[in-house]
Order: sequence, then C-alpha cells, then structure tokens
Amino acid sequence: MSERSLAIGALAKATDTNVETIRYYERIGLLPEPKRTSANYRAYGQDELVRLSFIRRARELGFTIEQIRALLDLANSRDNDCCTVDALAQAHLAEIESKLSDLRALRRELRDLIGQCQRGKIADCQILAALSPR
Amino acid sequence: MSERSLAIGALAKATDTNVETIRYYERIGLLPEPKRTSANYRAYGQDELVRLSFIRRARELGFTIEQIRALLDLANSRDNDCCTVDALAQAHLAEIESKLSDLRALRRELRDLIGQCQRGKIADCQILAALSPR
DNA sequence: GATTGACCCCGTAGCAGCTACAGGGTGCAG
DNA sequence: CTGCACCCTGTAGCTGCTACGGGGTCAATC
Repeated sequence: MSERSLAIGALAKATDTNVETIRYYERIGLLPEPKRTSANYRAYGQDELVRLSFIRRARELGFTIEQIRALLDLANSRDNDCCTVDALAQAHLAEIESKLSDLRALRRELRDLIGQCQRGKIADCQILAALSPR
Repeated sequence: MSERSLAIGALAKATDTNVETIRYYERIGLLPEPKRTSANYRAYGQDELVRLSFIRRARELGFTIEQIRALLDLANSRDNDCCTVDALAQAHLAEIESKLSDLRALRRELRDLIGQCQRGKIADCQILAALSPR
C-alpha cells in the first residue's frame, strides 16, 4: 500500500472498527467506494479516515445509521444554519431520556422481585410467582 | 372453537400479544405445539395461556428469550432451590445497571454537545466539530 | 346456497447493525 | 518457494419480532 493510503485493515485499526463493519458501511452507502490498487485492494485516504472516525464517534453516542447519514449530509451543506443539527441532537437526547426512565422503572421492578427471594425451594419461589399471572 | 379452548387470535388478545409473535414463539420452541382442530386451527388451553402470560411479563421486564427459557425450565424443577432463579434475576439487574450508567454517560456527552449550539452556520457548528476527529 | 368478512394456515423475507463464515487471490519475509 | 497474514466477494447468521403473499375456513346475512 502506498505512503499516503491505508489498506482496509490499517483503517480498521486506526478507527477501532471491524474490517467487516467497514465493508458493511460501504455496502449501505455510509462510506463511499474507495479507490482500488491494481490487486483490487481498497485504498483509503485521509478523507475516509476522517469520515469513518466521525461515524464511529456518532455511533458511540448512540446515533442510528440514518441519523448519522443526516448529520453527514448536513455537514456538507456548510451554508445552512445549524439548527437542524441541534434539533437532531435534541431529538436523540429525548430518546435517551425516555430509555433511561424505562430502565429505571424496570430496575425498580426487578429489585422488588429480588428482594423477595427467601432462598427456599422453587415451588415457593416468589420471583417466579411474581412473574406468573395472578 | 370449543368452550374450553382458544384460537390463536383469542390467545393473542388475552395476552396482548401479536398473533405472529405467538407463532414465532412456537417456531423457536418457547411455546409447545398446541392441539389442532379438524380444520388445522391451533387450539390453546389454560396451560398455554399461563405460559404465554409468564413469557410476556418476563419480556416486559427485559429478560431475553434465552433467559426466559431458563426460567421456565427452572420453574419445572420444583424441588431445586431457587438460588438459580435469584441469580438469573441478579444478573439481569446487573445488566440493567450497566446500561443505565452507559446511558447516563451518553446523556452527559450529548448535553455538553447541545450546550454548544450557537445557532450559527454549519461551517461553525460546534456539535459537528465535537463529533469530528481532532 | 352464495357471498361477504373476519379469522386461520404456511412460508418467506424484512428490520438494525453488525459478525462470521467459505472459498478464493495477493504480498512479503525467511 | 513456502508459509502466513492480509485482502477479495458473497452469503448467512444473530435478536425479537413484524409483514407480506397466497391460500383455506367459518358464521352470518341476503
């Protein structure tokens, strides 16, 4: 691979991404098809490194692929104002808040369940009883 | 359908489950294959109603299918002590705790991001900048 | 008795976001 | 020149459903 380009494995290492995942992103059009070497190996440049890093970071923050697609589109229309970006982030934050409260409710129910364990026999298990219909 | 048995649609209604989901549970062996009427319709009894209610309740509490399979197996060995049930529930609780703290971290990062929006042009968008590699 | 509509059957494919093969080709070090 | 690490494509798998397409059945109404 030439001085200024990365093979898929190197790109993978640099972005802490699975090789298969990179090919997957290409297949779904999230990453552009890169140049190829004479041996048909993918040859990535700095642009792709930057783009993939962005994608991975956004994934870490829990943005979906479609949200990321939108963010990347927005990032390219540099004259627009950034309210749309803010709105996307806000919407995502709202989703997270709602997941958080679901999980908190769930935790409470589970804690209640577990609190009832008296280390007896299955036949008397309060956890199973609590799960069973009344 | 006879007096004491339910068609799949009735079972679905009674347990607030999608008909397709019931057939899916049967396919993966979570529900047993029920008797059939002469017209080859599934005919469910009380046992299946109870079992499916249990499954749905456990799903609501976020147990995976495999965890539920284990719980159902345990429930059938009524002489064992119920520490295993407790352990399963504890493990599930631990997973929830860890998801909760991931989500809280994520929320903080997103809030920080959003706090930086100055309603300017995309070219100066701090949110996009924060997502981009350094 | 024919028609309508709501129900049932089966099998398969789709969703997200990867991951993991199988069955090959390439590049380089010893 | 042999071995190994890497690369290629294409397809199937994962979880937990959901949604079809193309049929059969049942009960009521006309």
